[in-house]
Amino acid sequence: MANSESHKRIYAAVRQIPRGQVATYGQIAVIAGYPKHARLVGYALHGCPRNLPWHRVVNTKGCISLPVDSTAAITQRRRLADEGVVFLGGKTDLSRYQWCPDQRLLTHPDPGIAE
DNA sequence: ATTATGACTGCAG
DNA sequence: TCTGCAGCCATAA
Repeated sequence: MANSESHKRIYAAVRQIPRGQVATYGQIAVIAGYPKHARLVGYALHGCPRNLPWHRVVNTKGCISLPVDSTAAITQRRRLADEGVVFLGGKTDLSRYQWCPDQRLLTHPDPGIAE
């Protein structure tokens, strides 16, 4: 990687995602300080540092951007499932699991809000 | 310096 | 609701 500066910020943003929740590439980009660089996030995550919770990052559709049959995608689904994030039709309900930075101080998002 | 590519996103059909 | 296309910009060659 050439510019670890941007990657560093992106990694830092990803590490802030609470367990059991997910964030979109665009969201991470904004938090990292690069509003229009959603794609850069994906590019950066390509580095896949082991200590990074990259599996909590999905696209705006709520699904994994990686090929369905890829090892990374399978790993991601399993890890999310382990954290309580349910996938329906290959997608997850963003309205329910998407991380809200402003709400990270709240006790906990209502789990049964829209059953 | 220029061109190609991508773990994206939003809008149009 | 779902699929396709253009726009986006850093990184790599």
